[in-house]
Amino acid sequence: QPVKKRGWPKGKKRKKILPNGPKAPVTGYVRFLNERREQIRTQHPDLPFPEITKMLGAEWSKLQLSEKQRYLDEAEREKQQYMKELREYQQSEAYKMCTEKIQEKKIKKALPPILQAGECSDTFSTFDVPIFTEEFLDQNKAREAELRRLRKMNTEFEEQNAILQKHTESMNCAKEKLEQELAQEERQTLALQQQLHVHGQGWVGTCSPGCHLPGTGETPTLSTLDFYMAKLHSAIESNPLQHEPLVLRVKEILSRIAR
DNA sequence: GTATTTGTTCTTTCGACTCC
DNA sequence: GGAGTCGAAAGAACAAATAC
Repeated sequence: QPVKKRGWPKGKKRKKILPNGPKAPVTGYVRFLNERREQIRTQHPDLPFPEITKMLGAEWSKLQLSEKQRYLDEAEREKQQYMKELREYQQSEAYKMCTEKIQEKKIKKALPPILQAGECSDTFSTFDVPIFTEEFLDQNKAREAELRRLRKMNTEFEEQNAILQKHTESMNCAKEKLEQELAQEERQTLALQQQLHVHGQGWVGTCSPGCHLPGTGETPTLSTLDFYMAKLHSAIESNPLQHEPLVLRVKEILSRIAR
């Protein structure tokens, strides 16, 4: 039959039952340790802490009761003072709230599992946690951590937003510039078209009746003239060297018309 | 990414405390 | 009441968290 394990379960942390209450006094042995440790440390500055404690443990066990009594008496005095402070603390609001909380936990623990399920969230809102209790402080820590996380996220979003705004502004500038260039190009094209039209009319006007375009035999009009000039241009482009005399002749005629 | 702060571990001993 | 664990002390070393 397995032996039932007794005592404090290993790994389990003991919770402080009285948060913000008076600090418990040290024992007579710890008082002795603290006092003698200083002396040992002065004599042997290089001695490690565990070694000193070992020495003092042995020293304490060999100490006469009369010698120990001094430390035990001081510890007892401190204990009495602690008990007095504790009684005062037990009259305070913080202590009352704390004990209420403990009582609530005991009641919840005593309830059957079916009633324990789904507790808290509805009956014990996060805003109902008594102030200065351990739960209250834990909750505050969690909220602060969440706040820090949200602030960090907000900063990152603001940085991203600033970068995107700069990018948008730059894109808008480029768009405006392109629109301006396009408008200028359109104006130039229109001016060239008008100029071409004027020249075309001039050439048609200079042709005497019965005059025909070379190669096609067509009567020169604005549309036949356009077609003829395009054909002439492609012919020259196909072999500029061969048609060089022709180019010179065309230039001469154009300059004559322009005058 | 670096600097700073905070928390944990380690060591020893005995007394206090908690659980069964 | 016995058995087992915590807490107290110091401070270096290390890890983790946080701030900038």
